[in-house]
Amino acid sequence: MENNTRLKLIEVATELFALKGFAAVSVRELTVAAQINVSAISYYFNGKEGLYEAVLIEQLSPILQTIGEVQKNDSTSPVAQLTLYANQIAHIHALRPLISRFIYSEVTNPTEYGAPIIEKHLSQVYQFIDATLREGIARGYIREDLNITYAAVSLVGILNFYFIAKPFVSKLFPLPEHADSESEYVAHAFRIYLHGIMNSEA
Amino acid sequence: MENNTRLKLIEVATELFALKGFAAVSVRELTVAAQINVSAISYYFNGKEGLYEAVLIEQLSPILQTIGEVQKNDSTSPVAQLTLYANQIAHIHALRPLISRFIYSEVTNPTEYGAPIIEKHLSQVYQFIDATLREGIARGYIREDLNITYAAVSLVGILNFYFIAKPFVSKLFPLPEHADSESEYVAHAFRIYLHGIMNSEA
DNA sequence: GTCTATATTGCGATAGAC
DNA sequence: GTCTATCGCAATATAGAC
Repeated sequence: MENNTRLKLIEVATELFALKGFAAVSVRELTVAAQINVSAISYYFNGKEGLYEAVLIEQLSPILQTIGEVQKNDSTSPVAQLTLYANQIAHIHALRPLISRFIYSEVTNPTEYGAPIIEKHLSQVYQFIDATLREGIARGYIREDLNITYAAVSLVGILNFYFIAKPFVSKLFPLPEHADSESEYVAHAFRIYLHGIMNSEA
Repeated sequence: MENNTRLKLIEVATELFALKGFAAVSVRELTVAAQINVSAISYYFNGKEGLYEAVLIEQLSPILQTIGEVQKNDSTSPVAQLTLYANQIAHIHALRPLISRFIYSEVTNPTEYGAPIIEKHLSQVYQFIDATLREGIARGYIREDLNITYAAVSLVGILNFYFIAKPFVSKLFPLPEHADSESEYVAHAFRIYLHGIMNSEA
């Protein structure tokens, strides 16, 4: 296995960076956890920053893919597209359980290498939601008095907040721990949101 | 002015810790920005950690106060109480524009001194929302098929996410910059949420 | 591709003068 | 209460042997 070291390093770094943040993790800590040599970080990633960048890119990769898939279905109604998007959110968090750690960490305390990566990905998300809400209003499904930007932020907030709050809230309340609590939450939250923005109800 | 140094240190530390996170800020950086001497941090706060703790306590102070005030109005309806809470959220963010930075930063990457402070404050918030939602269901205002924990997380998420996303989203979309955009957002988001959880509508 | 050994820099904290 | 000077340590990075 030639690039085993590289993979092990990515794996360990993903967990440690997610848990403690970039600045709080030392290269020694990483190499001890990965049971490899210090110099491997420079050898494979050209330093700690390069390793972090690689982790971040790998973590965020499902986002653009997902938005692309949802946008292919632009023949369906805006409401169906938003529903599809919500389902994909649950899917992303199941695929990358630590993704929200990285995103929020970068949004609150941006690093110079992380900021452009995050920006590239999240702008795609906002543009999709913005356009879909506009179309929903134009077609009469969604209330006209919505401020689109606020409504877009509301949607991202209500769908994603759970995943950041989860380890914290589960200390206070016993949270459902079964396999698909992610999609259960997302379905629940999206129902509240959709109910809240729709013009009328069937 | 005897404790001017202390105040200046709190002020500068609040901004730098909010912007870069605890681990990424050095004591030298703080003392240069505050135009004071390195040793003042140990003298006043017994080190960098003590300074961070002091900043955190001061930042979070409006939370418990707010929850206390809202709970005094327990004679009004649960819906009115939730509305009051939403208004207080806007108020808190206006008072402490950086509070969400500290909270999210501690939730994603907890420090050993910050974690107990955050936990103490946020558990109060969740307990209040949980109890109020329960009462709203019992009195028939709110849909019975809500999962209370999910609905509580949804409320916190939809109300607060904006304040973390704001500096980021405003790069993508021009956000309203007028004096009271905080309460405008909160009112907007809360309307979506309330609309989404209510049993019927007047 | 992996190792040891080390260079270099910056960190947080404090002793002791004023 | 504020300063300078410095201690001791841990950080990242890399040169060079294997």
